Amino acid sequence: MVTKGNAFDPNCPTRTILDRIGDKWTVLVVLSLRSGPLRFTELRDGIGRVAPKVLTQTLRRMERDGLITREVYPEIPPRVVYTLTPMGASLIEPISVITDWAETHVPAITKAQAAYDELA
Amino acid sequence: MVTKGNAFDPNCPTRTILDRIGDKWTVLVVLSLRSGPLRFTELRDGIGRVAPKVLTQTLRRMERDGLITREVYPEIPPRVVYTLTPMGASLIEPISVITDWAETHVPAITKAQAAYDELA
DNA sequence: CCGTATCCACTGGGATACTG
DNA sequence: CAGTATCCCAGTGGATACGG
Repeated sequence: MVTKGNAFDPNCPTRTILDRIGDKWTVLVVLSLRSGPLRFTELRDGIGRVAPKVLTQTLRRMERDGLITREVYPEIPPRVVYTLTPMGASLIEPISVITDWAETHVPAITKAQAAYDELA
Repeated sequence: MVTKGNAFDPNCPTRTILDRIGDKWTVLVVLSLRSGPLRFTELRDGIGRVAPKVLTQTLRRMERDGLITREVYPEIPPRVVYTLTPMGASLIEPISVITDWAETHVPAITKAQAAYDELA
């Protein structure tokens, strides 16, 4: 374990990753693709209420980051398939750690919130 | 491994946690407090450029979630000390997983971005 | 089918000044 | 010292309509 980078530096790339993980749609895309490639509409329908613009933004950014690949089949009608890259798939693990933590502590958090609000 | 909750539900509490972890200031507060309690100004100075309003918002929310405690000593001048709760401290682990992942993959991501931008 | 093009509304960070 | 009170502003998500 070296110097641990510096998450306090706004320009630290680690910060960018944190933002990605915290991004609602990015996480949902990763989870959606973990069981196999999907098309745009399939992602859209699976994720739920998401504007196409926003989904496209998310997918483009993830593609740029190397988390997913985007394959276009110039058929009619067109077909576009999104697939997790190995790096993208490796995100499932950290995400699981977070969700596990969340599920474990949600009751305590809910309770803490209730207690806090009680004093208001 | 049970039903895994449902991160796709916007009302799922897990989503809230994800947002917290993705929150820039929340993460920095946790990391700042990991070596011991700090006062408001100490946090402020350690974190860097953060508006007092924003820091207060963050701290209040974390207190409400049960991640930190806020102790006020009615002295003159006043003294307020923030401390990680056990639950707050338990966040360090998941955060480390993320930052480790980030540090590991940052080079690949940077490279992917460069390659992507190359085609523009 | 897979997006792009617009437009809107609003959240929420940031800077600054001020108070108990 | 530890915030609160304002004001500002940009970015971003969302809805809708349309194009290749």
